[in-house]
Amino acid sequence: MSTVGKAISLLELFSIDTPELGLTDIARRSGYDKATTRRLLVSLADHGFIEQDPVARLYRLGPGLTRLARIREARFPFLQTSLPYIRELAVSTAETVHLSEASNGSLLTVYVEHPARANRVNVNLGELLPLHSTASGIAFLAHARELVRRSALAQPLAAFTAHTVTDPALLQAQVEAASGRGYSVSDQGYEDGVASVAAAILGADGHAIGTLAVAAPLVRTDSATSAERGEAVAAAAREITEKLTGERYETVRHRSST
Amino acid sequence: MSTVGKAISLLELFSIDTPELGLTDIARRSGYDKATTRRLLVSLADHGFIEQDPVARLYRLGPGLTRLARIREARFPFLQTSLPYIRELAVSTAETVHLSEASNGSLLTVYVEHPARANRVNVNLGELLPLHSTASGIAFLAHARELVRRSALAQPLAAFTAHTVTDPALLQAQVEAASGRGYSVSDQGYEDGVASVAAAILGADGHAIGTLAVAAPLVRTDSATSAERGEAVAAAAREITEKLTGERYETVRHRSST
DNA sequence: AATGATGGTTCAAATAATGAGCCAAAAAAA
DNA sequence: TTTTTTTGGCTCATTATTTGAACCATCATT
Repeated sequence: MSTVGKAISLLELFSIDTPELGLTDIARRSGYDKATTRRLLVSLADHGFIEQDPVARLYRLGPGLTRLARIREARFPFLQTSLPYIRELAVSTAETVHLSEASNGSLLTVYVEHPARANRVNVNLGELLPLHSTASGIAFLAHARELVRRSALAQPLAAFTAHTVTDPALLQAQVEAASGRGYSVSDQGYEDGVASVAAAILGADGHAIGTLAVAAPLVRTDSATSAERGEAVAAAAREITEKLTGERYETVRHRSST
Repeated sequence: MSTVGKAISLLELFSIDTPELGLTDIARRSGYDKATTRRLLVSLADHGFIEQDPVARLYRLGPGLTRLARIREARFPFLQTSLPYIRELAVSTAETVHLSEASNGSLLTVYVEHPARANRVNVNLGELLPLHSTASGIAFLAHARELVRRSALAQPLAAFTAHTVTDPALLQAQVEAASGRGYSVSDQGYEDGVASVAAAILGADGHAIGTLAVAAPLVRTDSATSAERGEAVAAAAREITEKLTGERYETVRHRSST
């Protein structure tokens, strides 16, 4: 792997649950030598991507990331635009709502809102979602670039639960259904006992740039509530798309075929 | 420079004004070879730090940054906590308000709010502020770790304008004045015609982790307005500190001496 | 058709990264 | 207290990665 890749992989060891780590810990988790790890950390710290607690000597993600993220958001206000809709959905459905962004062939969870109830679906910020077994993934494929969709369907489809769709033809059907309906549905495709719906948010060229999803425990889901959530998610995704592109949803959507 | 440093320096070429760049452009601005530049970009893109517009082939900052920034913010909600206070200050002062964060011995501008008027002070997101010649820098030094303050005072003090304080003893006096008053004042120390006030935001250990500043054109500033802005900025910084640490400001503040 | 951009690629030479082993200091254990 | 273990940090000969001149393909302009 490139040195740059190694350095970045160190950053990816940090998460909501482990926001601070010691040198030895980082070295062990990354698999790199302690000296190498430290050198990489120092390089990252030089640019504010990592900072070290001066007293505990633990490392954590640095402010340089916040700065660059804001520059990106200024050009591409994906999260900012979506936030109010996520909040509204979280209130109206009282279930977990999460926003994902396409990032080199995967879906990256950029934001999550959990309901204040004991039995809920937990989605971790920063989690990578498989394209074939989540509502988000299917919604994304329904509006992905032809090439992306093909390669996703051609790959071996890992079974996460007994309900995961592993037959490419079935998956294709689900993707088409999502395309027609405006939202996708996943019944325990990724985790047992979880039912999700999702809709794609489109970029100016008509292809999906991310997805908005509602995930609920199966016990609170039947076909009526699922459809209700689906419609709500689809409506929100449509509005976000319009805000981002400044054009009517149908106009944007039909651009993907040209 | 380390390869990692080179890669990150590519990211730093992007700004609010130039959010998208072509390969040749990036190579020219960074000074690296085109092949090298591309290899670095690909490494960065592999981790979502850079993404390439599939049609225009321009590069821009990627969603991976947003994700990591959110992980940091979850642990360290500096920006999020400060935002409402910045907004309020922007309204009440009708001048430029900016928030900076300490990042390896420098102050990094993380957020800026500009007033909607023609004659205003422009501060760029992502800008690095010198410690000795800006209100932010002085406020920071007033609450910095002893070692940091010493080394800042020991360094040669560059003169940005005719008004920049370059005498260490005078600077020391300004820092002490800021410490006593609760906010710092800079009269054209960094740019001609600009008067600023700033206050430090403290971390749990009582040392400054960032600063909040109001910058205004000299023509709209006299000692009364300056004091008014100073008090406002100091009050906001105090409240942000309390929100972040969950303790009374005085308690936090006195911890820095132990 | 020629020109001058652009993005992207190759491979021997040059350079930077690597990691075993060392040190000092701080915790943890005796 | 003293001893042991663990931690962060550092060095330098070996090794693997990075580098960049030269190259190609494509597109827009002349």
